[in-house]
Amino acid sequence: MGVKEKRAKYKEEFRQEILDAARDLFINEGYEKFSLRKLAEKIEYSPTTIYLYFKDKDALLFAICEEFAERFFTKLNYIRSHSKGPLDALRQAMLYRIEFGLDNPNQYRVFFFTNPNVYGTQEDFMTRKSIARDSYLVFREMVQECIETGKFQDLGVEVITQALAVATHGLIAANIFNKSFPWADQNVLATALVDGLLRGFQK
Amino acid sequence: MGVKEKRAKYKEEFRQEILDAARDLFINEGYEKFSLRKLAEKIEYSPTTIYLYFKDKDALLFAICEEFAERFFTKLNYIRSHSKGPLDALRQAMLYRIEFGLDNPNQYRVFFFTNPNVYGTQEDFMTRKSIARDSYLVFREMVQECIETGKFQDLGVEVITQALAVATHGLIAANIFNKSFPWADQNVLATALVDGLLRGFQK
DNA sequence: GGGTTAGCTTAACAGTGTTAAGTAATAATA
DNA sequence: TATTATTACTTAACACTGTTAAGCTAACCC
Repeated sequence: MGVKEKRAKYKEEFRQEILDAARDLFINEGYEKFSLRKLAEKIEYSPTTIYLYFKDKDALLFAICEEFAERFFTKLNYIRSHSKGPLDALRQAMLYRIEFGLDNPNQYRVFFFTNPNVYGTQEDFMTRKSIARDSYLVFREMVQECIETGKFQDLGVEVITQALAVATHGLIAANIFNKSFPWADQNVLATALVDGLLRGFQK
Repeated sequence: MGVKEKRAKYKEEFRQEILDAARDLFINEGYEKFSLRKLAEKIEYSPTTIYLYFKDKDALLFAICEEFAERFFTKLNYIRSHSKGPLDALRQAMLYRIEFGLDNPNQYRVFFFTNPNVYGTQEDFMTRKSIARDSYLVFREMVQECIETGKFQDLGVEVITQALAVATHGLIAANIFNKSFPWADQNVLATALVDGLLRGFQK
């Protein structure tokens, strides 16, 4: 192995090392308390070193979250192919989305509650490949399949998909930001919401 | 009027002056770009002066948002008393909530997307009087009235209320944080979501 | 007129993300 | 082998943020 390749390998390893430490810090400390300077201290390098491996703070957080998004995408596809028909698949997918959001609040927050968003401008999102986009597309296909069974109302794929998406989104949002509220049992609330919605959109 | 009362009056006026300037800056610049130092520059006083009128930044933001919450609460009650029955009232209330959130994204954000929350701990929220709590209680009463007509499923007031709340909440959240997404027309989406939900929770 | 106090400011602390310049070690080249 | 060039990292600094302690000045009270 040439010297250049060896260096590239070490560089990649170090990048991963930073990423591991960052994920650890991020998950344990939470979104607000995570800082590059704390991360630098943890890995025992100067803060500026991080910039040699990641463009900026956002890029680092994004890298952390992509790992989780990939896990989500994988299971989403698994659920899709292991279910009793389109409606059950959609239902499972929605419940899983909620579960994922509640289990990974910090990552979910980076993805969906940062402003300006990590995904760039209005048009970018649907054209540039990303796991977030792909997840949406898969989710939409699942809705489409339900529509094709003829059991859904004729509201358009996009509208139904987005209505289902924002509703589950809201449950997760509430759980992330409004813990100081006497919420009903999360499982009961989640199933009530999902089943209520699916019921409401059927003929 | 005594000197002391005069001073108290001026003090109150100045507080309102700061609040007006803060609201202006906050609405125009948005949540992230709002800072006490910019506010200080705007009102042509030193940053520390603000602390003589507001405990801290949160208290100031909270004061801004309470004004808006009061407007919301007033109209919520108006809608309740000017509607064709409980179900229509609930529907109008949900649509108004969405409209309000979309029209006042920055204030909505302070109320619902700050962490730790301005409302204090778990138990505090329902015991301490606040417009946010009162709004929730009125909303819940409206759901209760719908249940009493016998048209709703037997899922419990709390669960239905919260399911409706988080769903509309999610639509607003998406609009605040994910503008870079090709959303369907907001009116279409809002009515589809609200009507779908209400339909799904009925018998 | 002298002491008290209200109202405001200056200076500073402890943070944040980020950039420019500098240094030491290592590799490539003459 | 000696010199140059590159790599990897650090130090110092900038421009911000919220917040606190100490100090100053002018008005009020006795």
